[in-house]
Order: sequence, then C-alpha cells, then structure tokens
Amino acid sequence: MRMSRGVEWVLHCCALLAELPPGESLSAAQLARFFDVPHAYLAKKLQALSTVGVLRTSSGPSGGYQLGRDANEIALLSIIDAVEGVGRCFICTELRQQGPSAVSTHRYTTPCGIARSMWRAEDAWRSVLSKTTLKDIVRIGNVEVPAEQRRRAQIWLRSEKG
Amino acid sequence: MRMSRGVEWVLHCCALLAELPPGESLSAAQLARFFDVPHAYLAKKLQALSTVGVLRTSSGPSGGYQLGRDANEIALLSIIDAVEGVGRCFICTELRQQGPSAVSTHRYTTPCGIARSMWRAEDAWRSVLSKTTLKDIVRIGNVEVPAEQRRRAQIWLRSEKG
DNA sequence: GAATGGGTACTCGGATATAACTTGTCCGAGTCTCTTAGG
DNA sequence: CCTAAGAGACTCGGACAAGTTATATCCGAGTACCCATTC
Repeated sequence: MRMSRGVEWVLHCCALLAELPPGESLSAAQLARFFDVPHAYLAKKLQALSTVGVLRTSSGPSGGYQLGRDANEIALLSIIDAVEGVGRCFICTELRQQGPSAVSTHRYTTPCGIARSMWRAEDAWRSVLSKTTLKDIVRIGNVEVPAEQRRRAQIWLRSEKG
Repeated sequence: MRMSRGVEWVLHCCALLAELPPGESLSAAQLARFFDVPHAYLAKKLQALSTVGVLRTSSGPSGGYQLGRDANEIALLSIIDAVEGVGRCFICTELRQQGPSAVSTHRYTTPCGIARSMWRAEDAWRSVLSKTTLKDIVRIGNVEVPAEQRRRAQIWLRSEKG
C-alpha cells in the first residue's frame, strides 16, 4: 500500500498556491519548474483537483491554477481523494461467502467483521486528514521553512511574473 | 492507494486458524480451497507471515500453518506489515529541497511539514490496527457469523482431517 | 487618439505509450509418515 | 511383536511469467492578450 507520488506533488503545489497573493495564479508548467517534476504528468493531477473544485483554472496567457476556496476550507483529505480516488483502501470481496462453509447471501446482514475493523482504521486516518487544512500546512511552513528559502521563493515568483 | 487483495486473504486465513483447536494446523492448499483462492499465491503471502513469526509452519504430511502465538497477541497491524511491507504509505522525497528556492541540505532539520501531517494520519491508522487483535476478530465472528456457517465450517474441518 | 478585428501564443484537457508493481504460476529442497523388511 | 530403514508423498520456500495500475508523454481545443488596421 504505497501512496502515489503525485500526491506529494499536488500537496506541495497547493501549499505554494496558498501563499500566493489573492487573485494570482501559477500555470502547471511554472509549478513543475518550481518543484522540478514532469509538468505534463503534474498537470494531469492538478486537473483532477480542478474537477472537484479544490483548484480553479483560468486559460490563456497569464492563466493557470489558483485555490478554489479559502486555504482553511481545503482539507488534505479533499486533495488526496481527488488524486487517489475516493474508494476505500481495503476492499472486501465478501470472502466469507465463498468456499464450503458459505450460506445463502441474504443471511449476511452486517458487513464482514474483518472489513469493519479495517475500515475503522481507515476512518481514523481520514479523520485526521479531514481536520488538517492547507492553512495548517502554511502555518507550519511559516515557522519551520528557512527564511532564506522563503526569500528565494519570493524572488522566483517575481521573476515569473516579470 | 489500494490495499493488496492478499491482505484480505491472509486476514481471513488467520481468523480461521485462530479458531482451530490448539496444535492443529491447516496447509496452504486447504486454506486456499476453503476460501476458493489461488493456493500458490496465497502460500506466498502466508510465507511472509511465517517469516515474521505471526504464523508457525510445519512441513511434511499433516503439516501446514498455525498461529505463531496467542490470538490476543497478534495485532492486525503485524499481519498487514508482514504482507504489505513496513514502509510508510506516504513517501517524502524532500521536494522542498528541489527547484529554485532550495537552500543547502543541512538547513533542513525537521522533516517536511507536509510529510509530518500525512504521517500523523498514518499513525492514527496504525494505532487502531495495533489495538485490534485476532482475538477481537474471533469475538466479532462468534456473535455475527451465522450459526449454520459455523457448523458447516466445523464439518469441513473434520472432513479435511479425516 | 480610440476602437475593433484578427492573429498569436499561451493555457488546460483528454487520448496515447512506457514502466513498475501486483497478481498468478511453476518447480525444487526439505521433512514427516507410512510401509516393509528384518531381528 | 518390535524396531528400523527406506521409499513415497506432501509440505513450504523461492524463482519465473502475465495482467493491471501508476507513470510519463504527446497533441488538440479553447481563451486571453497583443498588435495592426481602421475610423
């Protein structure tokens, strides 16, 4: 169970977009250059985010991506669900209904106990991610990211806009 | 992020082994027949469990798998880690150290804030799974599994031993 | 000088190849059991 | 009748293919901007 690499990319992209002045946007190509990742594949992932409204797109020159709503309204879970799909990690194929001991289907009212246990763990995971927002990420960054890096990022953004 | 199908298989296998009379064992082939899954592939997964001590193997005729320790000492997390690998789901490639804003490596003391947020969610997931044991699964089964199915399973076990 | 029309260049979005991993299969080494021969 | 040796068959364990998903890429549709032309 490894998470897609694209998840890391879009999380960083969203964090960067969250620090952008209101109204400004960055194109997929610019984001790809900033993080040094293949831009076409990154665009495919960002596209998924715009579909669900986490990001908002604008076409044409000086277009690009910006946050679809306030940073404190965007939970990490929304981003991950958009990129990875909303399905559960653990899939129950009703194994208990196969083999020599199975009885008729309608006898199984509650979901499989194993599946419920696994899903309870997933719920805990999703709960944490739903409570963590982009705003939290930015707040952490404001404290921990080296000032030098923040300054360089600002310079880079200026040069892109120039 | 989808979990391997083999996880479901081995969880059901462990649950079945947990209800076996002490000292008895079931071979991979028998378990595969019981759940109607490819036995060679199942054996590959069970093998991983015996490596870490969750299961104990015995060779030769009337050999097979049995629990390596008491059912209440086997957490679901142990099983999943053995089958899926112990690595984290979210992998941080230190994206912040790439691109035009990166500064020298030694300036990054704490792990990336995004990674820490993701790992906090994983920890919640692992916490639930580490607190759920095979004994809990058996307990749930004793209440919820139809009596008819339990009876059939007993009959099947007898016929296999015969 | 202002407005308008068109061209251009940039954007996103979806369809298309490649790589990695999960899934599935096979065969070989080892071991317990059963049989059988001998004492 | 008991013991022991050997053959046999069953077990697990690791090496070997096929299908599916993630990764990476390309090209087309659409849009805003810029410039030239016209009024």
